[in-house]
Amino acid sequence: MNTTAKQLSRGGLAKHSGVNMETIRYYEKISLLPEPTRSSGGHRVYQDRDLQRLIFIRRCREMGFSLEEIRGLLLLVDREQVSCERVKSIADEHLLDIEAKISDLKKMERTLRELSANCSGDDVPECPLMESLQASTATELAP
Amino acid sequence: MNTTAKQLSRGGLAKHSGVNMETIRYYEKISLLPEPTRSSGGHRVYQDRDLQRLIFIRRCREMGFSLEEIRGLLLLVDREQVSCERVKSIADEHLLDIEAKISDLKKMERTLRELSANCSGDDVPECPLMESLQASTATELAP
DNA sequence: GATATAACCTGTAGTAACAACAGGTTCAAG
DNA sequence: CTTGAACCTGTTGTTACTACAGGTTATATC
Repeated sequence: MNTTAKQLSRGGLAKHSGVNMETIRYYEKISLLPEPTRSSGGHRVYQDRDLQRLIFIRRCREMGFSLEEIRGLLLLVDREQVSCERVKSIADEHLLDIEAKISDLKKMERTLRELSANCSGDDVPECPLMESLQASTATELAP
Repeated sequence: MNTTAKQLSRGGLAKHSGVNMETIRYYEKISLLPEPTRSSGGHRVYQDRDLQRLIFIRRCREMGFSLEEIRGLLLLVDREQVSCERVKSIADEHLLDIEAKISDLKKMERTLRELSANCSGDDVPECPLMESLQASTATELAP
């Protein structure tokens, strides 16, 4: 078991976190990650806590949280004000977002699948799918 | 029934197409819409075909097509080279995109729902959801 | 015809979340 | 000590818009 404090370069941090190197710099720029210490030559030197934080960010991203939502969560951590109540409410609100997106996409899928089903796929210039998309639904020109 | 050729201002076009005024200007800029004729004073004057085209774009957007995909479809129209084969293949490829997105979102939803379920939502600083997100999954530091 | 004001004109900047340069410097291995 | 990989910086591009600011035209009303 390795319990020594690990020092990581940006590349090392990228590798161990699964986050792109450039993205790390970006997160620093928008203050999602703190500015790390530097080597004498100016290279970034990260600590284990930076890795933890970055992994947290990555996992939140994988859950579809926006960077601003993540910023909110990290703020709780930084202030040591994590409350289950608060976290759950952020998560549950985000779940509603996800559900809404799924439902939008499902609607698209259904519609497009129907349109596509009417379509022979032959090498002919008459395409019912195209015609459906072109069918006018302009608001009637009432003055 | 009104069969006179309709002339529309940009505002009118926006209204009848359901597309934002600024978006119309944007579509013109990226050559998705042709440059319309102008009034003597420089105001854009649209014809019925512009309305049709814009509605087509809007409906494609509602199906989740990207502007580049739409550009491809419009190119077929402009060249009068619409082929059912081509259109169906574009649509079916897009359907795969949609399905992939749905599946990603469903995975997020499942995971987040599980995490949230372990969470009491009480006003306490111990949050299993937060802990799950913070749990290290760093690649082991093997050289 | 005068006036008011709504609608339009232009170019530019901002949004989200990065990714990918270019052109230079430092680090680490041999 | 050399070399090449890794790092540094700032900048630009991506998608699909939206929202200004500061000026001009169209149109309705008097």
